[in-house]
Amino acid sequence: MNLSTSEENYIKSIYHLQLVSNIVNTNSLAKELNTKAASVTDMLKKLKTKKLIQYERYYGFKLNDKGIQTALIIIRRHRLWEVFLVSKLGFDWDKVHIIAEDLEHVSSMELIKKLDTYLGRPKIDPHGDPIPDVNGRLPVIKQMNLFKLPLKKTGVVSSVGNQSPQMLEMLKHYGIGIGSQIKINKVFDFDKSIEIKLLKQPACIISEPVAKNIFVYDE
Amino acid sequence: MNLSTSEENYIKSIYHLQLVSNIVNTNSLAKELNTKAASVTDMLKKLKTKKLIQYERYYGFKLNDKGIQTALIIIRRHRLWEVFLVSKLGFDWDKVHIIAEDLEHVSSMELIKKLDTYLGRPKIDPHGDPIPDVNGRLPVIKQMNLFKLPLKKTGVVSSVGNQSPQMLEMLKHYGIGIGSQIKINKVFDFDKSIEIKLLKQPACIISEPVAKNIFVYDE
DNA sequence: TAAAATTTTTAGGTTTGTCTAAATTTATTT
DNA sequence: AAATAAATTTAGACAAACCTAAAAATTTTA
Repeated sequence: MNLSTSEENYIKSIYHLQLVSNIVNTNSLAKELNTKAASVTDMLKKLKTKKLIQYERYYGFKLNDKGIQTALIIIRRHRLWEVFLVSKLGFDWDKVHIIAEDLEHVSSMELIKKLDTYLGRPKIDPHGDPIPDVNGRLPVIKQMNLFKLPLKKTGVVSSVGNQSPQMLEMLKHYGIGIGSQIKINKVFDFDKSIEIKLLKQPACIISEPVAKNIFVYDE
Repeated sequence: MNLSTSEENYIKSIYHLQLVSNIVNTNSLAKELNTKAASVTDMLKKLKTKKLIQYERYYGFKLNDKGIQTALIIIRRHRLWEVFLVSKLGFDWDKVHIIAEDLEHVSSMELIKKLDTYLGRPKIDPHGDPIPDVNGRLPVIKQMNLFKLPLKKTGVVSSVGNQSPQMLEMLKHYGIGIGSQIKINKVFDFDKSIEIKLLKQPACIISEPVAKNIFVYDE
């Protein structure tokens, strides 16, 4: 099916929202897309006639199987381009999202297939998010919240939950990136802030909201 | 200035047409863009208010300096992506134009700068066309029509004039590509067809219209 | 040079995706 | 269970980019 850039953006946003809330409502999608509720309603009608979503007036909506499949293809394109931008062009990982937002809408199958091969069939993007395969299957990546990592045990940072520029800028400041080896020295019960230690860096303290968004492999 | 994909396509097409004819007319642009004359007129008004073209009703139009500069930036993006698709992703040179048509509208300056560096600051694209530099300057490439190549002298194919899929498909069939070493064995006066010889290939005959579109370096 | 043919523009309409403002429906209070 | 509040949808407009059909300007031809 041939989708417009706008339709693709709606599908992608619905996908992300329904990962959290199962059923999605108009206002939250409007907020996510920086648009108005009325515009969302218009698009929902269109996506329904294209059989990409389940939608009941005044109740809510979510992607059906075809919609999920479509979302995963778009996400695959996005994340492959992010890998390209970081690993080949040398972008910082906090700069690539906006550019990948444009590149992801170039829909040549052949292009994405060859890009994937060229990049060595990567399984995760520079933020640690899994890249769906050609068939839209997500690789399962076992990871845990940084809080669950036992004291003094080294973990490897695998992804970050919040990927706002603000968050990514801060992680860069701390020297935390995907693949960083990280250890918890101490948890301060007062505010749940934690002291962490990274290789070749002095220990530092991060707040609970930050720590909550860091995920690690256990090893 | 922020331009839409459509505006960029118009500017690019006007650029190509005015290389040949100095002043461009509505119908030829409509044909080039597979659209209707009325649509062209609409867009011309817009491009005029944006001060990218000189335009007089019923007379004709062409890009002004600002328009030419803009066109060269778009062409730079297009040709850099073509280099990427062929030299990094392994596409055949006759397959990349359509994909580059999409990629060229992704307008991040930083992206194109880094892509250029990554590709090694190429001066020509896979069709042998020169790539404008960051400032929109075209490298001068001295080449001549295959017909001007003296008999039995070896030349190097540097570009092709007609880049339709039909032409490119045929060149691929003959084994003619950018960089091919080529020699004229004989010119048949009857129809101006010529017998050519490429390295490691048997001699073959190409028609005048084909030969006219092949350009070579003298060496 | 007047008529015919061509080119170009205007007038008015369509689609996509957006908006505001008003009307509905659903949810929450009191 | 009304009344109020919030969320959602509809109605009607708008801009961009396109279209067809008709009008206007230019060019060609007889």
